[in-house]
Formats: sequence, C-alpha cells, structure tokens
Amino acid sequence: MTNKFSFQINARDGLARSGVISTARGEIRTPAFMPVGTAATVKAMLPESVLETGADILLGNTYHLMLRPGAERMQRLGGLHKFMNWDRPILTDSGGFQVMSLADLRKMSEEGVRFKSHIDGSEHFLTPERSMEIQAMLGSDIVMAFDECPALPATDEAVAASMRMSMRWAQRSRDAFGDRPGHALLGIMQGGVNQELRGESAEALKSVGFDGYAIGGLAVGEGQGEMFRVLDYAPGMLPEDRPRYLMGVGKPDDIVGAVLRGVDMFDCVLPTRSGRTGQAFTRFGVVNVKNARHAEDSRPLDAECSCPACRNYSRAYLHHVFKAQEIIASMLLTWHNLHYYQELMAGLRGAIAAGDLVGFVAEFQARRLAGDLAEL
RNA sequence: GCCGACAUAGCUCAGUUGGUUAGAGCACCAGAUUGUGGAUCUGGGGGUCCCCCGUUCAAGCCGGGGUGUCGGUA
Repeated sequence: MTNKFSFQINARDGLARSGVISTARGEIRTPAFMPVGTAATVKAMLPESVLETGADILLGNTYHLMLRPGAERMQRLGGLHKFMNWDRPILTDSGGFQVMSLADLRKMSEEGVRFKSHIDGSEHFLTPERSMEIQAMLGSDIVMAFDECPALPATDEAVAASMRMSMRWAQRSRDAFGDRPGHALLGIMQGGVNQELRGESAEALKSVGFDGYAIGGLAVGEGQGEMFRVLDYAPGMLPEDRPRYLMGVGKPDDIVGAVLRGVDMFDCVLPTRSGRTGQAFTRFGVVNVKNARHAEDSRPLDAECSCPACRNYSRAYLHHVFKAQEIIASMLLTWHNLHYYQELMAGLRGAIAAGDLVGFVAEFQARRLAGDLAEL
C-alpha cells in the first residue's frame, strides 16, 4: 500500500483513459464508478456485498454526517471507515450539493452557508474551512472542495457570480486542507453551460493546484445534449495527468459518453435509488419490475447477469416483493444495479486497454436498441 | 317480529337550499428521478350514485315501495 496519492494512466483510446488512482487505503481502477453511501451506508447493501459488485471506493457526505451522527462523534468512534465497516477508499462530498438540493433550508454568504437541519431544525454553519475540518474528522481519503452547485437553467450572470465565489472557496479549501499524505483534495469546476465561464473556472483551479479535478454543476436540469456539449471541452481544460471526476453522473449512457470525452470518475444515486423504487438497469435498457407485465414472468431479469437477483429469482418474484414493499426488494435490485454499473465500468476499462472503445460503445448501444425493440 | 341507521369508484368515505361533465384518500396502471431529505413529484384508467315507481324544467339529494347490510329490542 502506497503512502502517496497518485494517478497513473495505463492506457488511452481517443480521449478516454484507463488507469489507477492510489491512496493510503488502496487503489481505484479508472474509469471508476463510486456507489453513493451518503449516511455511512450504501442503502440496502452490506459493505462486503458492495465490494463484491466490484466497487473500489464509496462516496460519503459531509452535510448529512455532520448532522447525524456528527463529525466529532464520528472522530471519537474512530472515523467513517471503521464506523461503517469499509476499509477501502472513501470520497466525501463537501456539502456543496446540499446548497442546491436543500435550497429552502439555507442562507448563503461569502463566508459560507447557514443550514437549518431538516432533522431537528438546529443551525449549522458550513464554510470551506469547516467542511475541510469535518472531512478530515471523518477520515476521508478524497476530499472535495466546498462549492456551490447552482441549478440550471440560470442566467450567465448568476452562474458567473456563483462560480467565482466557488473559486474563492476553492482557494480557502486548499489553504485549510493542509498536508495529509496519501489523501487528496479535489477542486470543482463550475460555470454552467458557458464555455468561457468553464475556462475561467479551470484556470482558477489550476492556479490553486489540486490533486484532481471535478466537473460540477452538470446533470442539474440541462439535459444530456447540453451536458455532452460542455463535456466536449471541459475535460480538456483540466490537467491531463490528474483524475477528472464528473460529479453526480449518471445514467449508463451518460457515463459512456463522458468516458469517451475523457472523464475518469463518476458517482450517482441512480443505481441505489432506482434499486429502491423498482427500476433496474440492464444491458438491454431500463426495466421497471413493478410493471404489471412482470407479474407472471418466470425469467430472470437478465439471464446473462451473475448477481444474486438474476441468479436466484424470477422477474415475477422481484415484481411481487416490490408490490408487497418487502425489504428484500430494495436489497436485490440495488445489488443488481450496482453489479451492472461495475460491469459497465470494467467493460469500459477493458475496451480502453484493448484499444476498442468504439467497438464496445457500438455494442453497448446496439443492445439497448435491441432491448427497446423487444420492449423488455 | 318491531324500531332505527346506512347503501356513491376495487376499499374507506365526502357530496351545499334539488342545478354544468359526481369528487378525495388509499389501491390499481404508467411516467419522472443524476455530488440521496429511505424523499418527492406528475399523469392515467375506473361510477347502473342498491333497484323500481313517482314529484320536478331538472333527482346522488325529495316522496312511496322493494332489496341488502349493520345496530337495538322482544
């Protein structure tokens, strides 16, 4: 186990790259998908099961853990890894996304963001400095700078003002992060769907200097077409030799499109949330197992999939346990979705290494099209 | 047997002094969901208003009869 944070690129195919991120707690194969474990749990999954799906790293959340159980308590209990029984790398979001998603519960200023807890109404003041302190107390391996993620659509003026404040916060995050060998701090690019603003943001981040760079502020209402137009230039504005992380994305075809454009890391709640609401991601597209047509379907969800849900149960069973709101429903479908996402990432890594990403993507799209035609 | 209450969507129920195309919640059928508030949102299908007769320009609503359910009582 290395004691240094590093990123090594082993293969390239077009703009896509495949490599390994090394941290004090282990290695992360890229392109990587990070399951979201907001509140010290990947919902409906045991950590060892998440590991079995092929995940190298999880995502945790500063804001939610700050409220409950609390950062100081977490530190006294030995840190997030020990607490949740996951000894591999963890990336923590800074709380910036909650600035948007909990917009009704907070007040912003240059200094930081004052949140009113959705749990008990208590007030919490989150600043770049406090976010760095909390993420250190959690024991995060990859720390995210504190930023604001504005919802789209928004005016250029609003996006510019927000982005510039996030860049000042990025400098404050860097200053407060300090020296933590084996751990990394990632800056977050903002700028909405405006190329000039994205460029300005990238320059600001590079002048501060980070261990890696995230592209934030996408998949927040602009649509896939608009997002890809940004990804046509945004990754290239960031340092070639550092990991690039597209935050909060996405659907399988979002991820494929972003890898083609040079992105290395992803996280998204979709496989886990959809796993709890009956939506399955498969090679052949999306299947909603709650739909009545699965009620007497004795076939597995995906005959080629080796996850427990597909190996041991029929669509009819999955349908039944969802309709009955049994806990196993969330467990099985979350497992399947995470398994599918990790297989997709492994497929992308393999294709890049083999120099056949174009062929891989063609087959990816063809199978989904076939699935649409079969009306799975 | 007698007395009373009730009968409206699959279920539980609203429904104004009689007045447009009879509503809600849940259920059902679908859709959305992208750095997770275990959340939420959106749409859709669905009615012999128990039956018959009457009053009225007009009846879920008023009158009579019948049927059914529930309660009380002997």
